Amino acid sequence: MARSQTTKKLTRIQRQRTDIILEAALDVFSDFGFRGSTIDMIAKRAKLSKPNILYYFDNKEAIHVTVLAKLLETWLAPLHAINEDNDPIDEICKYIEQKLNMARDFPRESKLFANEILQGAPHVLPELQGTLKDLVAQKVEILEAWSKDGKIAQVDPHHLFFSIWATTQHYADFDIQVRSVLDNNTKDPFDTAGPFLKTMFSTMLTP
Amino acid sequence: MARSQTTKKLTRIQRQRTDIILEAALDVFSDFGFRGSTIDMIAKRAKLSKPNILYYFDNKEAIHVTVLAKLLETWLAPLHAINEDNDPIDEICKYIEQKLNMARDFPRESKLFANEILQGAPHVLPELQGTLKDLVAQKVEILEAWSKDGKIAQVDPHHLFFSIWATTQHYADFDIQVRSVLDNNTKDPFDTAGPFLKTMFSTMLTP
DNA sequence: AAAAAACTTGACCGTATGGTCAGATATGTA
DNA sequence: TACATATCTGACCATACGGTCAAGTTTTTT
Repeated sequence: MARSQTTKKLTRIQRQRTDIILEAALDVFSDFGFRGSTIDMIAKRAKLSKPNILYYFDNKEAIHVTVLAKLLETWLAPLHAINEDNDPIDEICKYIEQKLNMARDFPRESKLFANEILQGAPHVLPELQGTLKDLVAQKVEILEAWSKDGKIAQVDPHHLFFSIWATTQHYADFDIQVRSVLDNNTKDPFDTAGPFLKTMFSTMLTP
Repeated sequence: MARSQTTKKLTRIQRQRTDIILEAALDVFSDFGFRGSTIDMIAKRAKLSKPNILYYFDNKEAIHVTVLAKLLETWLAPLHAINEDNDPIDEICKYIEQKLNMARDFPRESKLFANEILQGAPHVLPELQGTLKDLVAQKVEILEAWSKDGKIAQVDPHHLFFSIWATTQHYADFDIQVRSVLDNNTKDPFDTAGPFLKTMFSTMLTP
């Protein structure tokens, strides 16, 4: 009696298996997308039988939704951390660094998220229009305050966020393209991307 | 006798139908990805029967490959256009504008390409490592020459290209996220993105 | 006009996949 | 220990999908 659990109390095994399944699912979904992934693939990776997977999750979509929900939390954490009271340029640079580190350390999450958005965000649209929009609005206010106080140059705060997201996530999502274009003997792109991006955004934002 | 055509001469009908099929395929593939698309979907959109589609293309993958090949040409055109002899900042701004226009006017192409890269570029990896890499190398030389002559600031040319690609394509690929975050009553994001991006890159590149 | 070639399709096949189920096994509990 | 509950699985089902084929229709060629 685990499937479509309504009670809150989880057994030890439930917690273990659920974690294993979600980890395997993240692997598979980020590699093949939702439609390209099969429950059997997830089962194999999780070293569980297919019916066993379906004992813990109602269906394939339920797994996907759960993976996405978990991912979104992680994904928004750096944005939350932007603090009005610190030095503006430092805060933005810190944010860029954190986003870039996430692209490096959690490429599966980045790719899965990109995939979801590309398909029109069928599972997370409400989150985008709610949580994300509100959070961004809040941080946009901070940027506008900094702008008004002359602490940073006047730039469109929304587009600033879009650019930071785009440039940092690019190194995870388009990794294969980045590495194809670069010489094989050049350094890890992530190492040189950090200074480049920080320079770019600092230069633009310095009043 | 159209399937896996080896001769060059195409009949009127072959050209017509092939175009219709590729157009429908672009629609479908860009919406659902390769695995998420079915030949029936393409057939329906093209208003042809499934066997008829397979009369013109050997299989589903052949359609996909053809769509991608066509797309790549269009995709690289603006990069080709960068000219060493014009004003550097103007050239970069022109390139940004062209890439942004493509994101606006050919979002299906942008999304399909993004999808392909996300999945590890299974069908265009040789193109990336050949055509694209060579073309970029050539344009990188131009940037380095400009840099050396003091016409633009010293920045890593590869990362500059990555950033331009990332920021411009973002407005096509992540369109749903961009629009979710913005207020509904704000202007079309594409209109404000152009000036923002040109400012950002000009500021960084001005010596 | 007639033959040849190109084009089109309904019906069909094999496989992959999401999901079910009855029953077996392990785990916890009195 | 015995009972209950949770966990697990082989076998199975229905559907969707990629692809084939024989037979039909249309277009082009002679």
